[in-house]
Amino acid sequence: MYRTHTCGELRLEHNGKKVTLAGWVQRIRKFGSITFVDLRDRYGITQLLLGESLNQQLDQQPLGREFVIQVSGTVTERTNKNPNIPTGDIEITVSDFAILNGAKTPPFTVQDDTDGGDELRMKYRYLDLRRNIVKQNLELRYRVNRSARNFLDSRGFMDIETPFLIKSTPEGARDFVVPSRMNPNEFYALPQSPQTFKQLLMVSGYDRYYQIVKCFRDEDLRADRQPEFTQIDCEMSFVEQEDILNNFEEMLKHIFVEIKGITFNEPFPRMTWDDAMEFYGNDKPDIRFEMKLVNLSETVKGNGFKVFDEAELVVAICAKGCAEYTRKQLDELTEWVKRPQIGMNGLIYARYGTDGTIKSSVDKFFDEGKLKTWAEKCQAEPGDLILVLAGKEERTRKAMSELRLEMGERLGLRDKNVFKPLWVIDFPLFEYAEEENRWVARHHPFTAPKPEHIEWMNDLSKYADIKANAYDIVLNGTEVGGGSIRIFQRDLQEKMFAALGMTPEEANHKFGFLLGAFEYGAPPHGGIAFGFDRLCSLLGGSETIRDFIAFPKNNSGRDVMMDAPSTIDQSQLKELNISLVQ
RNA sequence: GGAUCAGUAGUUCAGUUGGUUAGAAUGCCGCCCUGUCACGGCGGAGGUCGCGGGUUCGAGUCCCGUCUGGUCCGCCA
Repeated sequence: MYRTHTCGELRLEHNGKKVTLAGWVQRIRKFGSITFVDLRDRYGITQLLLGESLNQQLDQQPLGREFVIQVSGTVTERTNKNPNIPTGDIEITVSDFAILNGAKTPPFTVQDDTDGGDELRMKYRYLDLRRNIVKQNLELRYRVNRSARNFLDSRGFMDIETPFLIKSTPEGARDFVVPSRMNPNEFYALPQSPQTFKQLLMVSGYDRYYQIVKCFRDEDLRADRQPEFTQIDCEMSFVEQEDILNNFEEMLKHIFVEIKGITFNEPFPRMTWDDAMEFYGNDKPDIRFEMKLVNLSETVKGNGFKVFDEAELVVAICAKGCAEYTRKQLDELTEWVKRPQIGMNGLIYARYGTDGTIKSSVDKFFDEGKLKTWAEKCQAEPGDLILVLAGKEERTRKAMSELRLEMGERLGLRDKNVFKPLWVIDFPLFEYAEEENRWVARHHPFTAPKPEHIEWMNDLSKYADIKANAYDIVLNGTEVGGGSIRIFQRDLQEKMFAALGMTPEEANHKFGFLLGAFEYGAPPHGGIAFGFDRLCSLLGGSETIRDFIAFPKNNSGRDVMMDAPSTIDQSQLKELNISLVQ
């Protein structure tokens, strides 16, 4: 035994006890003939006191930061207590110490307020993980994991593993691909999700399945997107949409109580996709604040203002209490919407002064009476600021959605300690892909249309209107989960594949196993998958999921610690029957 | 594929209009210190200014290219 206790557990009640501890040297404070050492492990920090005789040993065997040492001694009440740490009432009066392993001076300080930048911390991630802050994030992740498992287990869900080496399917995201040595010139794909497997498990009668599982998508990354990420993947048989929403709403409530101590007494609000787009310009509205989008197209057209008259959409938001924004602030907002990522040509504003007068940047075209109708439409009151964007419908709506979020941010309306979940329901089944010149599945090709819309699948002109039994769970403007009721009949599934432009032969080649399974008694079923990393980052109050992953990849999909991906030997390539195009 | 920000001591950063020997803090090393806990005091070492090219009498500073990292758009559910 290297230790009798951890560095986090000794208290005053242990006073006088002989103990042995082992851990890392956090900090050394030397005072001539005595030395204090802070000893750290996963559980905490305990102060060591090395007296006069040991000090001489220190001269022979100097300690440094991050040395691994073992000490024996007596738990002693401190004369000067430190109220800032749990073990602050005691220290270990050391009688013996041994250096188990030395350490080079680390490239950054291993402490909460580290001096290390992101790049360095990622390269030395094993040192970064020693830091409290990072450790707390991983602990949170583990607790969320346990909480979800416990809930699902209590509801009779069964964890079943599904394979990672599967068949590549061109629908959806780009696949990561793995060559097969035993089957030259053929490739596996890593799963984008266990979607088809969990459906097959439903066919097999495992009517409540879950898995906390890695998924892989070879697309460009973001702060909240990694090439490999984790889902809480769930599927149920003999359920309707309502059953799934209720069950998993309860799961989230369970997690919130356990992890954050937050109780949601009311059901989560629900919003149709149509409403989300109209009032928030976005399929994942942040409903921590209102500031809804107001369509002014009909109100403002025909006043000789070209920008409005030629626009597909004129849309406004009302920023409460912002009438006093200075010209400089407004100019800055204008520059903000003109950034290439937003892509607007300009921003129109109207200040509704506290004295009741309205002044706009387009007074030339709109007198005060007309501006008053703007204000009415926007439910603006004296003291508010109306911001207006105009242009092509899709881009303008999107830009206004961004502007709304930006204004919410500036007004401090997006408190990360406030949690506002929202179900977005009734998603469209299809979406038109301009570049491919065809209809694609908005969710995925196994999503069932609403029963009353099934017959529209015979009418191309109705495709845009077909709604699906598909739903997303949105938390504070972030999509943390999504799912659907699935198709479980072969003929409807075939119809769906055909709608997506697949010939029967193609459909059979790609998904024959699923179509086949549907012929042997497939039950009605549906499910949902949660983005586990995102859920953890939201609960932990961070924007980046990397903080909640032990060994994450950077923006370019590289692991900078082990330096992956990398080239492989010619012999490996040969074995795989692969030659490189240089 | 595109936009944008950053790259200077081990680390985090400052560096004026292009001008003498590139600074600070922290870390590191040495000496002093018996109650610290971000200990303190004194002293010291430490630089390919990411890389390549250009403009100039002169470049950390300006220009072009390139690499690396962050954020975003496209992409992705």
